[in-house]
Amino acid sequence: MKRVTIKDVAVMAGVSPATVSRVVSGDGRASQEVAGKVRAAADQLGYRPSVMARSLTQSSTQLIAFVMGSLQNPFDAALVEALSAGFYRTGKRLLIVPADHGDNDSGPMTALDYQTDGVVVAAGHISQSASERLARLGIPVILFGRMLEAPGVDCIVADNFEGARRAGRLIARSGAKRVTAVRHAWDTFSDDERVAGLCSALKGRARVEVVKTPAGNGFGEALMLLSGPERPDAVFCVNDVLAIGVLDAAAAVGLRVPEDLSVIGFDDIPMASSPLCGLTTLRLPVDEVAGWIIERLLRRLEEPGLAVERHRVPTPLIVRGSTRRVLSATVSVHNQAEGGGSPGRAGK
Amino acid sequence: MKRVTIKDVAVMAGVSPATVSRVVSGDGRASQEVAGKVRAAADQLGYRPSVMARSLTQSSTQLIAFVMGSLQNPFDAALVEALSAGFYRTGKRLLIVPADHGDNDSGPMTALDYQTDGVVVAAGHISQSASERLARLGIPVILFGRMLEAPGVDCIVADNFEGARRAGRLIARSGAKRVTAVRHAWDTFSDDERVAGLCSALKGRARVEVVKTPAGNGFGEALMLLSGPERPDAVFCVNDVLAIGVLDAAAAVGLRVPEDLSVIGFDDIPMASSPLCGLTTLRLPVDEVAGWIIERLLRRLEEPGLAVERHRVPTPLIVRGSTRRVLSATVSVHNQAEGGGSPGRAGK
DNA sequence: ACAAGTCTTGAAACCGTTTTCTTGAATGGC
DNA sequence: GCCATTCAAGAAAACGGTTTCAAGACTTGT
Repeated sequence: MKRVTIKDVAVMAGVSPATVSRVVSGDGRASQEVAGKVRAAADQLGYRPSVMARSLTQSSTQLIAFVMGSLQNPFDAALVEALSAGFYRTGKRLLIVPADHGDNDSGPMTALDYQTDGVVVAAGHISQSASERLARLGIPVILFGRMLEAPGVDCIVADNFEGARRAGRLIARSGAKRVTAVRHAWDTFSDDERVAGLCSALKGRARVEVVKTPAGNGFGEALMLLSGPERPDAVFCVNDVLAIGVLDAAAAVGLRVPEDLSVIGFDDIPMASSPLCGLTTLRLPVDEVAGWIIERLLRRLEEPGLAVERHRVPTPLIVRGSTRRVLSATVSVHNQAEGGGSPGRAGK
Repeated sequence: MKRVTIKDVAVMAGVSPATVSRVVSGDGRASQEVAGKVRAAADQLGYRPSVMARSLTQSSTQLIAFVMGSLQNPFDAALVEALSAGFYRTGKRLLIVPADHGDNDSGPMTALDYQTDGVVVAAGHISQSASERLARLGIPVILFGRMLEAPGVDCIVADNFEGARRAGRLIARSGAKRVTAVRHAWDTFSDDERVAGLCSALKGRARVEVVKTPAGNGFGEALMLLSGPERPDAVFCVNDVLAIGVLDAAAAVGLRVPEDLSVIGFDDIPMASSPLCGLTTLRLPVDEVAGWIIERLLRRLEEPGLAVERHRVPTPLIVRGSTRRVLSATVSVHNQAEGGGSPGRAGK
């Protein structure tokens, strides 16, 4: 079945294609009478303008490329959802581009193929040169999760260092002496900052060791870690998924949380606040992140010359049952629902 | 900065645009010498063909629209990831379309605006008429999670009824007498089938009550449910997220699982297998689902006239610690009818 | 009533690419 | 050596819109 084109509508309404275009796009002016006829014809034929064809003469495709890694982490999934919904409201659509695992920039370059209005890149899935090239071509690039010093490239990153430092101070006050930081096995901008923040707070107060885990929730590594002879009495994880893995492992080896072991995560995914976890964590507000990205991208589309902005999102410390109570007026306590904070069941 | 077009390359290489097109698309034949010059020019200029322009003359945009609801449920997030990665491998990109909450079909119709090669719709986010219209226009439509009797529309749905029936039989064997089924507050094809399957297995063996929960993990509702005077001794949830909510609530009110309460979910998300949850559930294999969708869509693009296929994905019962041990023979995955007769498929 | 201005509309050019049609050159058979 | 083939490459039309330009119809001021 043939596609309904502007010409079909024009013929039916007895006007020229140009007029149909004017009526449909709502831009140019047309007489009431003609507009009515055109709209009637368009409706009856079920006409829908082709974004593809339109994008040839106009600059905009209303497409935003989103370059992403895995969606295993609920935070990333929530970000996709928030971005997609937010952009949808402004008539834009999200084009999902899985980051290529090679370090080539074939992922981000999809933006060129599709003449995307903008590009949002999660984590570090773009090279400096690629982001600069896109920006130079007038395609706004917004990076999330990594600071990059590139002209025309806006960045938004969690306040990793400060957040982790607050976590470190809480751990220090809880009296822990052997602290482990769990991070990903691969290089990550955020992990670096978070571990650095933790160490900064713990310097001279506790011994901190760093372990790396491959993809997954790190349960196996956590098990090894907690069953060793020199097990830590506090664990800081670079995200909640890993922290829940540690919680799991603790339950599996019969450690009580927080009496024997304190656990702190990062992100505050929904699961973290469930009573079963009661995970103390640093909240990275996904709606705020998505909102900033959307707003920033739209602004830059209006004013291409805008000075770059590099935004740090504050990450409040959310104290729950996975860390020991400490006397301090500075930390807010959330979710007092859980009694001891330790899980009521130990596995199967 | 101006976009690099085929014309620029043509001028630089000293050939006509037509020749560049032939060389770049690799399709038509060109002499070694000319091809070399063209490729060199294209490389130097950083030329990338415009998919938009190409899609005007060719039919394909290499775009697949994915209409989805929320990504709160890890299963859906995993599906997006698997689809996006799978399609990417075949050179296609996923266009994310959040389903509109009104019952209008503005979401699916994005496929028309962008001349999408195909549409994948999660859950029920499309009307019968809209899917038929797309199919009639030659745009393959694949539905996941809902059976729809529409010409040209392929469907893939979990074997909800049989899966839930196996769960019901397990519950019956465990000796539970007061069973609660937890489902979503809104109408869902899958929920209907799952609850029906459960009831079918429990008929005459236990009293089953159905409760509905709004969006979220249903923790609040579960709390109410479990603290009442007539609390159930087994709960079946239409997905793992809700089941984990019940586990949480059980821990909060001090019920032991599975001694005091059996809990069964659906999907087998990663969290379900964590020792902390140890959730008995029905596995809906996301990779298999994504694989089927991708394969089916690609096949239909090659052979538009293909007869529709409506696929049921088997959902093996995964027994973990949230249900009491029963004799293993009774939970065989491939079991035939055993007592109770098998009613026809329950539709909506 | 006439000049000047405004409004509506159609014709045609254009966006970047593919594809058909043509042309011209090279090849091959005899 | 000549005619029939093959083949490479350019010209031009097409795809489905938008936009500029020009023309005609209508209003308005004097």
